[in-house]
Amino acid sequence: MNPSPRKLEIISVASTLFKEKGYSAVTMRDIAKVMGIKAASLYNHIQNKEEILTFIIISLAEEFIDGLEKIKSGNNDCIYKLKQIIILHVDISSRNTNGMASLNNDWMHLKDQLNHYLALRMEYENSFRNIISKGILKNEIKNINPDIMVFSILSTLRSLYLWVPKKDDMEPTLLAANLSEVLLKGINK
Amino acid sequence: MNPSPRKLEIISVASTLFKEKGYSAVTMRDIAKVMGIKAASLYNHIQNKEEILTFIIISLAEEFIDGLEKIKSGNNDCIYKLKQIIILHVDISSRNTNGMASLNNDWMHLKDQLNHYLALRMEYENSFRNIISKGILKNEIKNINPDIMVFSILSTLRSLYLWVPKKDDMEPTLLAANLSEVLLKGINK
DNA sequence: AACGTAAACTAACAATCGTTAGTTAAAATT
DNA sequence: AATTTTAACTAACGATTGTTAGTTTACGTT
Repeated sequence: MNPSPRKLEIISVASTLFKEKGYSAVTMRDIAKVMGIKAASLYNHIQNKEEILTFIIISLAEEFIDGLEKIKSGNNDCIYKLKQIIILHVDISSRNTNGMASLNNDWMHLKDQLNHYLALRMEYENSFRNIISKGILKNEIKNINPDIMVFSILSTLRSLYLWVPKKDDMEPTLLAANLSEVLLKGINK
Repeated sequence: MNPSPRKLEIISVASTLFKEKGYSAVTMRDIAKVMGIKAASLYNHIQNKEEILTFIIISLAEEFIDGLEKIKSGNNDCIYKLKQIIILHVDISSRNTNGMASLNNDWMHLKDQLNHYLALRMEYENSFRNIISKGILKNEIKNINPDIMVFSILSTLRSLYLWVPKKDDMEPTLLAANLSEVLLKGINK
């Protein structure tokens, strides 16, 4: 069954607070206060605190997996695929600046779904690395340790949630274009 | 007065736990258990939980400020300064993989020293941006929005603490050299 | 008008939190 | 040898935590 509008409202409020203070520092009473209700009333809509975190993280992780799946399946060169990955991150991060904080910093507090999350993350990183490695073989990408390249690019993309809100005047497409230039070709003239 | 060895031991244990679960999720009893003593005994060495966090964060932040100050004062071109910044981050992050987690993720739980920390961070980012901007003027660096370049490079450098422990076989100097190549000149061949 | 449901409420639970007070035993200093 | 200091301990504190039980209120449906 789909989450009710009220449930989504709670999740949205929670993710805002989770971004500000982290999952552990946010109490059910904090969430309730912003909602304008009592903490006990939250339980008419959600099972427990963990369910909120799980929803935020897993739905985002699956959105990334689905996006990468489409990019992989395309018959394009590696540089083009990397540009599409950058667009994917800018897009998801711009629409979920709060939730991305939990995806990055609060995943270790998952319980039931922790292993599922870890599997999705490993799958994502492996696919990313495969694209880089293939690019090296096809002479599109420099022959440097692929792990370093994956780490470097992914670190920047994972931090977008912190940066996008400060630059909400900037078009996502322009941001993605500039990022592609910097990440793929560097800053040195 | 300098921190006693025992106090530094507590701070070291605490920073390990803070990296694993975040500051808020770590209890004084957690720290005590790893130390092999009772929670109340911790207070023979520290004032309170917050003092531990403050020490971890402020001493690291000041180490970065000091390092950047020396780099700025040198009479070198911008690209060289950026390479030195990369070395600075690799060095500090390699020696403090645990503390860097708190510097990145737990700073909002500071109280007395929160404003001090925020001032140091702003100072650091401004200096970083100035180096980039000067590089653009001197035609050493591409004429792209400097904020994007600062964000991109700094995001990667700030994530080093997560990545270095997984690659502890890799020489810091080699890591810094590879990172310089990727961050400054990109991955595209 | 009667009923059922959704969503709020009050009150309280056991568990855990950071921290303090007072005590004890060993080590260092006089 | 006597004394002080250090660093551990037990016990407990008031506050806060996530959560449950039972109740009330309003609203849509019969």
